[in-house]
Amino acid sequence: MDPYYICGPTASGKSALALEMARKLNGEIVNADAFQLYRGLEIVSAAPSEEERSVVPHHLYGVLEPTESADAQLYVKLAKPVIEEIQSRGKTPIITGGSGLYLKFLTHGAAPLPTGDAALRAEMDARPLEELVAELESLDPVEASRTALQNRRFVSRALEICILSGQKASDLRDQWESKTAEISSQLQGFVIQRTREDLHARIALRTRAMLDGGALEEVAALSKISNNFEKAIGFREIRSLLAGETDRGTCEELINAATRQYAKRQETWFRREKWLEPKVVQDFSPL
RNA sequence: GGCCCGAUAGCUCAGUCGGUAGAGCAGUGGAUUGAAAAUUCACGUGUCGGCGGUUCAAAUCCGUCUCGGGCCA
Repeated sequence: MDPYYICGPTASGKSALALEMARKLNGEIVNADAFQLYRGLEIVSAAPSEEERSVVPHHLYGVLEPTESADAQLYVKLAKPVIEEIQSRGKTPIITGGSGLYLKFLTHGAAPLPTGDAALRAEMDARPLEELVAELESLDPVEASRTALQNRRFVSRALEICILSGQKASDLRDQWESKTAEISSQLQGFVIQRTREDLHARIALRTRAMLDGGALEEVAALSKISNNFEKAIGFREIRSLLAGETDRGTCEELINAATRQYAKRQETWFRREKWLEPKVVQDFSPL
């Protein structure tokens, strides 16, 4: 059976819908969330509960050690065999998650680009942005002209591709662009849509439940063994709560705000994936 | 009861010598092919607490009232 995709912003109810679809389509669930891949971050990343996992087989949850680092390429490498294995048993893979880039790689494939290099990145991070921009402009003016030059990440990545491959990033990326045209029409899936009011209410409920449900202990334990989760929403705020730098109320509101902003970015991303069928939900229901 | 300080965007606040107001945060929209829960761009009209007064002109000066906070009784 062809895979079925369930996307949507954080706290929109993807897990619940995935379970429903799994039952309907005789399926098994495959994670497409960057942080739910990690072991030990279950509470902060709002991974599916034990009960949910016992109903239907769930794959790719908690499969990475906290010290490992993931990227879109690695995700595809992990997901492809799992999906094929599910299909080989005559079941439908239900791919569920909110990491737009990871999903994009899975559905549309990767451009033939070199993998990121930690040492090179560290070196570039130490240089002024203007210098990186100037170097990119001289190595690959075409790529420079279509890159947001204020965005350090994007500039470094484009430069990294040129340096590592010895070719122009623009040429390599164009190769992928040309292959992507027909793929979308063969994909199927939902993107969950809720009103902002509804979504914000659900986010607030979830944050509260997270803080009451062991998130502090989780962050305390994790911060001893890895500094991989600085960018995880909730992690940094809770760590500063544990350090006594903020109070519980402020921590909760900071997590809510960061989560709302993330949800908005996800909506922007999925809006562009025209192949996703909108699934309008409005229930204010608890998680 | 008396005196002092405050009241400006959803929130925290700035606003020089009077020339009808602007930052941060929040919010909204966008970008986004190996860091993506990341990174990044754009968007600022609001009875300047109310009512009077002075002035060509008041958020700004004067009077008064209301609501906070503080000090003295």
